[in-house]
Amino acid sequence: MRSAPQDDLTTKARIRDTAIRLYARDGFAKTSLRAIATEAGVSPGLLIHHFGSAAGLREACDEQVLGVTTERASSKMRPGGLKHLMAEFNRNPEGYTLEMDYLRQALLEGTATSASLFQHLVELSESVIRSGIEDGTVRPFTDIRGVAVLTALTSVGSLAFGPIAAKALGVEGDWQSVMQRIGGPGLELYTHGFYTTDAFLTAYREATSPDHDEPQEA
Amino acid sequence: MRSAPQDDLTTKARIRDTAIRLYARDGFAKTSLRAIATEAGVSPGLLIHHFGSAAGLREACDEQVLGVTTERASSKMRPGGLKHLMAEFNRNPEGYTLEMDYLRQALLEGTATSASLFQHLVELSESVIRSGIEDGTVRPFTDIRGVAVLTALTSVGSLAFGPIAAKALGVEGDWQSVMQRIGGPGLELYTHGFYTTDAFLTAYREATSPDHDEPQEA
DNA sequence: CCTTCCGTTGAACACGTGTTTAGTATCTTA
DNA sequence: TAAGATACTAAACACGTGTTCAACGGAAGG
Repeated sequence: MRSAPQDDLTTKARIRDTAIRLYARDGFAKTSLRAIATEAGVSPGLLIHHFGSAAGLREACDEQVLGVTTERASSKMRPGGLKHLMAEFNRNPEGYTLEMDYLRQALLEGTATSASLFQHLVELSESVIRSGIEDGTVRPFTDIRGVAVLTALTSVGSLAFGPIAAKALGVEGDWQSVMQRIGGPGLELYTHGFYTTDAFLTAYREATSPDHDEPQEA
Repeated sequence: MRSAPQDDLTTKARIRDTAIRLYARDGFAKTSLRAIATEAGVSPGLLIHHFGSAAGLREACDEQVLGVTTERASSKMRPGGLKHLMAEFNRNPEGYTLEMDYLRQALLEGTATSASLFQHLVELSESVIRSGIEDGTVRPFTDIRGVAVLTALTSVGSLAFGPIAAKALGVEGDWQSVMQRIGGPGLELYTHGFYTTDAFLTAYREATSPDHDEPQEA
């Protein structure tokens, strides 16, 4: 047996990396083994020999991308929470495009991987909200889980449909520019709200619990 | 030539409707002509005979779904704006699931259709925001287009990833239940905001325009 | 040196896809 | 009623896919 770390420059790793690149660029359904093999400069049979099957290759790519992403995220998260991560992302967005595009395609595909990914994002949002409520920077929402899911939906929506939104904004096709353009309005919305009145909210609350009148604040 | 309206009960229309159903349920890539033909009880060649090709069938389905959806939306929108539409949707969500699921798949597929769909949604959001600002119910945002794109992203995100979000919420798999669960938190967020302080917003504004200090309010 | 393993290739196979073609029944119309 | 168009089917075709298999080369090890 050879030592594991120096294995990462072999042909097998090169195949995996080209597969990740093509998957991230064109999606999983539209990327064939032959396309990957041609791009990597090897024969189609070699992919099967190294990864067993197309599903095995896909699994290896998932593991790689999720591995480096969660490792990066957790290492960057430890000191200063989410802000350091976002700051680092804003500093060099290009360093994360490959993994982000891959996750985007996985999300759009809608398999079990994307479900667990979303689940993790919701848990992360919920913990951020709870700690924010504790130190008083976040409003004490009645349905914390619901808010967490809503923010997670906004996040994955921006990731998944960033390229489409870019056209609507007139910026370049990258979703990074969309994120930067959306940041300001999002913060404004999250600070001051959208409506100027609470008429809609009270109307909604009255409509949803019509039988017994309950006080507005818990 | 026969009159157009009575054509809608022929085998051709039945094929189109089953295609829409299967496309909405399983997505476009995973739905073959043979599956549609079997489900409709006809031979595969008949689909080609009626629609010319698989792309032609897809086109007919797009036209049908977009047609009835925009017609419904505009007819329901005329009297009372968005609220009547949402109220009607809340009254019977099942009546819209087929078209919504179809649009969801089209969105996830990421073709030109979904781009124009998103574009329309952004325009709609922007007009709603502008009229809201005019009558004073919506905050006068500095970047209206950005807020419109953000809300549109939240909408399509909820539509596209509703089934996944349902699992995270523990409700049934339908995205309608997610919508109903998200409505309350969303309204709360849009009324009172997310943060209790404007510290993050001011910090962001100072960080994005570092060279010259500008007043906080325009 | 010989053998044995491992990475690698090229050709082939089985399968599912969209599409074509020939042929048959059914319906319309003069 | 006769003729012609139309609806429809069954079988086949061409193509792209994932996968298998026999073979070849070179490196490792006894």
